[in-house]
Amino acid sequence: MLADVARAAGISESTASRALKDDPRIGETTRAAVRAAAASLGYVPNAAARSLRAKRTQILGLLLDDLADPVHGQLAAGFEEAAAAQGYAVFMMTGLHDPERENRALRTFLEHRADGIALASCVIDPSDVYEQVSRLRVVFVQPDYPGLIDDGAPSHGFLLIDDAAGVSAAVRHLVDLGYRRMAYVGAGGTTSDRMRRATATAVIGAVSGASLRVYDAGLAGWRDPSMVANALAADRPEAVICYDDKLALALIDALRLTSLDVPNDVAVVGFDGIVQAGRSRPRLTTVAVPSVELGRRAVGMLVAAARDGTMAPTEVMPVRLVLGETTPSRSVDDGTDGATGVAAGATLVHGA
Amino acid sequence: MLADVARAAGISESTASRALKDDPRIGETTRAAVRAAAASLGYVPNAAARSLRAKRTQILGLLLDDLADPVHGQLAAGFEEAAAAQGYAVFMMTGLHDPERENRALRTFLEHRADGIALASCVIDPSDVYEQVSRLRVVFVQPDYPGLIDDGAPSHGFLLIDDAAGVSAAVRHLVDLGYRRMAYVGAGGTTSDRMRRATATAVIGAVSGASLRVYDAGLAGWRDPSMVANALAADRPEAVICYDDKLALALIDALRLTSLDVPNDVAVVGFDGIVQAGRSRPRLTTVAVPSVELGRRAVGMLVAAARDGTMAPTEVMPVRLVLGETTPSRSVDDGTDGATGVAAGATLVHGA
DNA sequence: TTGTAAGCGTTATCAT
DNA sequence: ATGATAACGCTTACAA
Repeated sequence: MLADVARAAGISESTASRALKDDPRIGETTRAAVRAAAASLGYVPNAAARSLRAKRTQILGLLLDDLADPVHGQLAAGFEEAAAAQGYAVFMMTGLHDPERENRALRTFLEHRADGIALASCVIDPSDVYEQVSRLRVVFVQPDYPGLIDDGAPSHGFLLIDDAAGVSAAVRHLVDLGYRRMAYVGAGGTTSDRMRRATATAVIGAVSGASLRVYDAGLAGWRDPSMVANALAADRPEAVICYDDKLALALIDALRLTSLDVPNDVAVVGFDGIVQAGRSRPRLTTVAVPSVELGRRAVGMLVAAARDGTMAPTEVMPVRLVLGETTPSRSVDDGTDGATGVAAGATLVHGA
Repeated sequence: MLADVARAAGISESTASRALKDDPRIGETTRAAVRAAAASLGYVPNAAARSLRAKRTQILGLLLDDLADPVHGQLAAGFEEAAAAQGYAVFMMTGLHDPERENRALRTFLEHRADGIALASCVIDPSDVYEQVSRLRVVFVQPDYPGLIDDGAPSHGFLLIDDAAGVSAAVRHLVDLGYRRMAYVGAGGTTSDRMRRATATAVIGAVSGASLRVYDAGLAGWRDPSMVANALAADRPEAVICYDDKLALALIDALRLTSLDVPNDVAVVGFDGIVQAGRSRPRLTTVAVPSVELGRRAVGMLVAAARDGTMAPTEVMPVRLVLGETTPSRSVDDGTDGATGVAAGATLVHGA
């Protein structure tokens, strides 16, 4: 402890404390002596004691759905990296879409007085959270919160993915390529799922002669995509828009046992841009989300809020449509192809 | 803070403290009053203050290579789950194989007085770590530490994967299927890599007529496996044992651009058993590692050590050979097939 | 430039 | 059954 260091250096605790944090009013000699003493004693400051006094912990809390999920792993990596770079340690907890677990995690963060808390894909209600934590200390990252659809996003403290632009770009791209009879395969009806589905419906509804049939792999179906694959094989849509890449890849795999060949009989697009999508055969066309950057930005918002005393405004992260091999140009050209263009808000990228 | 709760309940701080932690000598009436006061005031205990007194933080530290990596993600998920179940919060930091980052992480854990620290795939020397932390508080999970090969594993505080049994099982399986001219593709010469390579060499060396050629995708090659793929296409081995699944899948993908077809011209086996291996086409034969369980066990060892005052003995986690479609039986049977059997220590599993 | 002393929010040890 | 008080290790006015 500090007292030992001070004693060894033959000075008072306060001087030792100051010397170790490079307070300008400490003499070089003293400073060197303190440093030497600290080093030889193997002194390691006690963060708990420090923060008890300082009222700042240099701790951030990150709540994720599941660390084993590729998207969340990326988010976590970006978050940790940015936090470490700013001198923050990170508590990471998983919520698994379980409100109880999420609340326990939140509670843990609060007990440890985290300077900032990021809640990714959480299912708990933001207003419940705001009752327990200052708005300056929380950021919601792509939360599963119905209010986003009904009332739109709050003006501050939210970090979102541009679901609409992403799906819109994907659908328009398919339309440009000549696809008309489409399907959307959802995954359980989360807010994001509903948003993407609604966008697909809307965009396709505006194209004459185009149709969209909606499926839901649901929570149960997620484990067994073959049921959806069979349904698709029966309905034979020309293109399938999947809720995310995981679902898309599982579906492509399941479709191998059916009469539908990807991409010759049916095109497929995913969402997220997970690494796997760029390595699968055929390469998956997908809407890439900057997951790592999302994590970094969350840290940025929290740190800025702590510094400035104002929570940063809500941000919508841009996505980019990455063209793979699952969406070839339709061989049978119907003549209406053309410059539909990519939806505003999403970039178009060729290759993975 | 507690003082407010005490005041609201009309009793002393000590009583309030006791009431909240269900001290048996507090009356029901008082307890109820305190609870009510705490709830209405939204009291959240301060972990820093608590641990300052208690000398226990209920914090564990986990150092990983990279959160975005599937294997580490699984490990992290298992670790977090087990920790949360035991009431511990987890600091997670990434080392990225950089000794400096690893030391910074360690330092952070120490400053926060983590009750236990798990170092996964770290490159820093265990003896350096033991100089800073009590052996009771650290567990090394599959560290990249040469001493493991030279001197064997320390008797306590290590959690290892059975590299030898895994590779041995894989190679014997290939031999049983009739493969003789084999290749091992390493990835940069980590301890684990060297261990697997040495095992492959040894096992194959004991089979008459069998040979092993060693390649190293290295750190640079990892990003561009096509170079290795081309080399393999030139040498045309019958089977390739890859350091891990990531490499195996990348290699299989790269091989598509060569004259070698997987699995008809060349068999491939991986290591780790990542989710992706069970979803690829063809399904990858791999040595599955219980990554989630590894994380859980690390917590188990740390918590037990804190409880018992003795670090648990080193454990070697069993692996299982999972048969996919990348290792079909050799069409040209050389007659020496037979009951080589699977190496002791590894289980054989059919299907993914 | 350095030292003194109070206090951060809890808990544990004594008393009562 | 409950209360007063010291202590945990550090920071920071305020003095000197």
